[in-house]
Amino acid sequence: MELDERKKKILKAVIRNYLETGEPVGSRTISKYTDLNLSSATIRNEMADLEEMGYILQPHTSAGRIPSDQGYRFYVDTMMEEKDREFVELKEMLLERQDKMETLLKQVAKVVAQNTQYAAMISAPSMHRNKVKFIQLSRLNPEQLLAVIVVEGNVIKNNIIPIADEISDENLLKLNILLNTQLNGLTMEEINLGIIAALKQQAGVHGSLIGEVIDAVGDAIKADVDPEIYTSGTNNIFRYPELTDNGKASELVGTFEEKQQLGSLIQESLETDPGTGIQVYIGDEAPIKSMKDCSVVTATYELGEGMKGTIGIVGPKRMDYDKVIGTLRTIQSKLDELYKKE
Amino acid sequence: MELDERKKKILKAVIRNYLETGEPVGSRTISKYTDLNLSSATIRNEMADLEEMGYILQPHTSAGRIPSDQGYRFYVDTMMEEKDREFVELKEMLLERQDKMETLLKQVAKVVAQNTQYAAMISAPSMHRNKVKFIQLSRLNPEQLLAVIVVEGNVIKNNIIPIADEISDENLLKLNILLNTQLNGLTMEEINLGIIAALKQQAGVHGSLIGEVIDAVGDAIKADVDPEIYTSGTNNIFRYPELTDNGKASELVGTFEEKQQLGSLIQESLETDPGTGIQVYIGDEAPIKSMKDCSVVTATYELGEGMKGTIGIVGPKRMDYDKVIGTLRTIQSKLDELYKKE
DNA sequence: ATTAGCACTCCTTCGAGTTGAGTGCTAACA
DNA sequence: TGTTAGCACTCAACTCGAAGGAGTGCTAAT
Repeated sequence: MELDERKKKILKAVIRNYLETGEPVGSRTISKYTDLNLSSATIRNEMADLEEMGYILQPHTSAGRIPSDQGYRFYVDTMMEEKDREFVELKEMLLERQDKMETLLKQVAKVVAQNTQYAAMISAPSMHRNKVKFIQLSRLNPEQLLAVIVVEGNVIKNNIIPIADEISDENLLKLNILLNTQLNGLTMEEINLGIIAALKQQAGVHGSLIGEVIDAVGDAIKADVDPEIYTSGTNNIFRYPELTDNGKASELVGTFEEKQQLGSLIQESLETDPGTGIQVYIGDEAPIKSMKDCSVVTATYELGEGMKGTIGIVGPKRMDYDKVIGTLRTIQSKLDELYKKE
Repeated sequence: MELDERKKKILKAVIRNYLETGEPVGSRTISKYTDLNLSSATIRNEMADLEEMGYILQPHTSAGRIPSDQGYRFYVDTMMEEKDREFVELKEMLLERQDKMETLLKQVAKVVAQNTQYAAMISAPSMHRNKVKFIQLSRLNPEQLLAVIVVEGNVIKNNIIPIADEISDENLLKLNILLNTQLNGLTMEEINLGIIAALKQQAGVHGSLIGEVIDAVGDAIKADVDPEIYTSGTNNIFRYPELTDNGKASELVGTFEEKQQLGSLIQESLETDPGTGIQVYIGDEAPIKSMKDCSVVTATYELGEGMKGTIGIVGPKRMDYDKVIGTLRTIQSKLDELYKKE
């Protein structure tokens, strides 16, 4: 059986109504709510069909209907109408340029959480594709060197390197020149691929000491494989009883604190991005089991060449998809503008 | 009326029992639980006295007694017996030296939360008293300088400084020498006190440009006024219904996510540290209103000269104070050892 | 001073009864 | 043939009262 126009209208009405109220929707409500001018009895027949087809279901025999995961999926795929969101605060916040990436991300998460009333998370952009701009080794004291590496996007990495023997000014200078000529302009991804080993060979002479230092620089560059994740509005989940009943809240709060699990979700979202940059996971579709009663909407953002990160919104399945997606689109373009302005 | 020996014993028994079970304690239980060999009727008389004196209270007329805040306070102040805690994991974790302070702190928080089954937080040590060891300005490109500042304890701060006009190699070198000779060995606290202004005067010649740079370096040093706070085991609060009823969980989770509020608690704890390094806040005694049904135990730790931070444990009023304080003492000394080993 | 005994309180649990929203089905209607 | 009115039925949610039981306070005896 196919969904005819009328069934679609009814399904849409059921979902819309349920998103608003969170209560099972009865036939009488639909009969009045829509412009179909049908009696509740007719609606009941149609709803029975919709149930049979798997789009809606009844919590119990004498209750109204609520959307099934399949119903939500259909809604998100074919019936949604993005709401344009304008929020002034964000504009203002982003206009006063944040020098620290961290501060910026935290603020974005906060604004998103406040605007949507759901829980928000944001991952720092991964830097794998970013090029090394500047490397400098300095002597802190006879036993320690300080390595400073600046990467495109003005991200700075530091590493203190303990050294066994003292190093001469001359050698330090040589090493600086070597590192800069060899590594500048390469991406971290490329550097990971064995360039370090090649460099060590090339340095030859002072074997072990130089080797140590080069290794340490390599480590500093490679660090940050799993990017930082910031969250905000975790307590928004308490607005939705279906997420808080029966100890579910505990699991969710735990998931939000253990950034590691969120990382897998963000990874998944980056990998399967179909090009629109926005993805919706309904219930079990998300790879995190504690979110089986949630929907997750993720958006990939880009802060210039290769610096991709993900924003995620976690809420109940009956979240306001239209609004959430609108919000995320707005944020995406705002972050885009931000980079261009630099 | 004074607390005689017998009343103390009974009070202790009531509290101990309540800590274990979380249920109001009746006279019959006490009569069997203690070695006083008194009938329940006698206990009842004593308990009536204790209630009048404010140490215990009844949830309702025909229920047993539970400790009041005053009762807990008395227990903590005079009757507690610290339990020695040995946890192997921590030892192992700390033995493999963490190079990153952040990683270390996160792990400590996690271990504490897992061991106590309460929520844990830890603040990064404040660096106000730490001396500047090394300052370096480098030219990233014609419009940007990079300032790197290393502070005692091997904490590194960076700042990218945009400059209006190019700066000559010569001037950059002069500036480096100036900054190092003037600021090295001073604490950040001292630097805040107007040394920056004096420096600007002294530089004189190139007025505005140099001024800009010096200001930026000063900013970098002054940043981090409110130190980072890490939390773990927030979801442990769900183990205790008295913290989860009536939407209290939402508030608490919010507080734990908004690190800012926790900061005030940590501040308070640092300021009023009586010397033992450990403090207990029962109910309203903590300066955070969402914690009015909680007890908070804080411990000041020291990672060497002047680098003081705070660990906090948040749980229900009926927390196992003995165990918690034992745990914190152990952590304190472990962190202390750690520093000495460096 | 201590204790046994007893009446009393009040939370908790359970089941029965009531209510009301909503359904499915049938029969009538356009 | 699609739509609708009507009606019996279902079931969660709520209310109410009775029973149970833990624990108290008081009194009188030891």
